Amino acid sequence: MNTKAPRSRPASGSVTTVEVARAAGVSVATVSRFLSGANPVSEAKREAIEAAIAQLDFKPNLLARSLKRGRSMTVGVLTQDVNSPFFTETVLGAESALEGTGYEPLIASVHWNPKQEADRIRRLIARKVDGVLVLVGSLPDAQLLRLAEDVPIVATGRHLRSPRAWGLRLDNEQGGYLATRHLLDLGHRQIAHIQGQADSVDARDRVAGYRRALEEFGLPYDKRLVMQGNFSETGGLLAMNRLLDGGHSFTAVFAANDQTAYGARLALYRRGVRVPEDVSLIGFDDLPASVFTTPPLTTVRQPMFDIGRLAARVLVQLIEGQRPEVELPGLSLVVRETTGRLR
Amino acid sequence: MNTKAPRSRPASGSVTTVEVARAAGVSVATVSRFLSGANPVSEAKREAIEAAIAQLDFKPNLLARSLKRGRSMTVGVLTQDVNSPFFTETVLGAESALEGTGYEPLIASVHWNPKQEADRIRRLIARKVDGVLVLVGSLPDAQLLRLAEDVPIVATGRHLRSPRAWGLRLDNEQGGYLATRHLLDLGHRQIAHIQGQADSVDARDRVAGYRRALEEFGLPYDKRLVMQGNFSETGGLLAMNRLLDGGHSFTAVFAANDQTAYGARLALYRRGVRVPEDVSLIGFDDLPASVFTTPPLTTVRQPMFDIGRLAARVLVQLIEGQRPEVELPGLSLVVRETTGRLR
DNA sequence: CTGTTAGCGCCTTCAA
DNA sequence: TTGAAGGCGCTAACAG
Repeated sequence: MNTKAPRSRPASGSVTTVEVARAAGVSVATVSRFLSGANPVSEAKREAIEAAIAQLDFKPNLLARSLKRGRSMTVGVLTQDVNSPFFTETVLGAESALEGTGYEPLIASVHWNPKQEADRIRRLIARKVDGVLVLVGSLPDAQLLRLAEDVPIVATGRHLRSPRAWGLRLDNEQGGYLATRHLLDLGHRQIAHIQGQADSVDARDRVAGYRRALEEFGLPYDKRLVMQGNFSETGGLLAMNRLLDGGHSFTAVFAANDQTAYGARLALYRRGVRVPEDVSLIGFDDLPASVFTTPPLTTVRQPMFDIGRLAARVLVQLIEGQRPEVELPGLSLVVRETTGRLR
Repeated sequence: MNTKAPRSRPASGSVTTVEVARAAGVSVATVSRFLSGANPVSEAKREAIEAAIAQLDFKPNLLARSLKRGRSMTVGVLTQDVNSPFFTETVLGAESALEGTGYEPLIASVHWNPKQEADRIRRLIARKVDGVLVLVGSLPDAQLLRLAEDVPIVATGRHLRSPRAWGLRLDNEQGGYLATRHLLDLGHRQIAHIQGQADSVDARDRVAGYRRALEEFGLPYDKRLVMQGNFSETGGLLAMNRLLDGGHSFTAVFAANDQTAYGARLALYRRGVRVPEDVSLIGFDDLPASVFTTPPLTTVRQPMFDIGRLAARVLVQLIEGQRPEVELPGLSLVVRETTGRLR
């Protein structure tokens, strides 16, 4: 009822270039030239067209334009979990890098479901996105490479280097080393570890770094101090309980990520174990929330925003046929208040 | 280089229905019928087409289909901040409701920037999304209504009721009342409040609920116990510091949202004030993280996932020309461990 | 059941 | 500088 069409817009659908052309007394070609801005249009016609556009409230149909041009000026951003700061920071970075490039991000989220992921990427491609940014993703490299035949793909969290597909992966082993080394430097010698998802390369790399640091100090790898987690708070809580019940003493814990650390921290709180007085705790990721936990969490910072920026930049370069040049940012230790010197 | 086109795909671009038709020895119309599945196709031709599609690795161009059909089977989801669980929970809900409807969500995020928001919505419309879901948003109702002339819009966090635009708004006043009432029931009489963003209706409504509960107990509204926050952790931390420095005693604090409560909790921790032994603390939202704070946060639950589901359902109904029927979920108190009886 | 034929709205030669 | 004309890839009548 209150769909009062502004001015003389035809009730049917939306205004087209044909109507603008008619109203302005020019040909559609001229309208199109005006819109693209590339080719010259005489002053008089320009004004007439501008007036017609304003009067008819014309908005170009981007679908038609994309179909014709063969490119949509969009890129698909595939995230695993819109709900995890880890991913959303990356999305933010990607958005900021895309700003001003003319490419518009279209975000889609799947939930660690490889089938769904492949499906979504295919649909994005079918919608003619000019590129796809995959945040981590659960697809095997081979499949990603195959999808990249249709459209350039940049993926975070993996190594990949082909003309149409790039991977951006941080050195997780080094991160695990950094975390463990920090605890060692504080004097800790009984350092437990709560691992991430069993099948995750990140999880394995972080353990490897943990082991390297231990070895460096001539300490044995004691598997009774290594518990399986799954990168979630609940996993951290459960693992910490097992650690506490295991009867093998430890003075510090390296959690595979911040969320795991949050859960572990709660388990400790419930048992009345003080952090960092009784046990030191370090995470991995540096989620925004880690600044505000009590006490604020010491952790290894992953520059996800920067990764997102970088990934988007590389993607645009791939799309435009340039060879990307990439300098990967590093991981760094962020010392806050959950770790302390062993008394 | 390694773009080894699978099978005999023409190097130029992607495979079209015409090529499939030729390869299968049928007309394009038949291919189209096969694709839509609506009209019947003979067994023999079906098989031929299937073979051709597989052999050529044909994928329909959704852009062309949308252009022709006049609808894209997509809906735009506009979120303010991909980084806030408050929004992402809603996105998750919307996604789950869209599953199986045939509509695909295209997520776009703006950052509390009304101009950018209007712009993004317009671009979404130009891409011919069939509907738009605005999560909260910072646009005035009037402008949203104007945009709704082009496409059905559902918005959360506001009241709206027109044939093309619906708003879904929870009763924040009631939530504020619930929170405060809980503290009162525990025996607290000196209850501070850290407000949300000054210009936010939500913030005002929550304060109103706070006042109503106070009045109900014959307690005066003491503005010295009400501090300005901004819905962020930092805001909460700062406000709590001011409260602590103000010299007006209080035994409980109602924070305008969970993030504010996190900040406030840290401020308390820094001063050595115990929660809940010395001061009770209650939040608003029930973010996923609130389960794992130390101690776990008592709060008022906003069923954001449900809201997202509902909003998406309403949007689909609007798109399909049905009159939506809506039963808004309510807010509820979630008692955890940051509130305690006044000793 | 199937093929022919117009377009959807826009852009881009090609001539003028 | 401008207009006419032919598609981009797909679908939806309309005749068979």
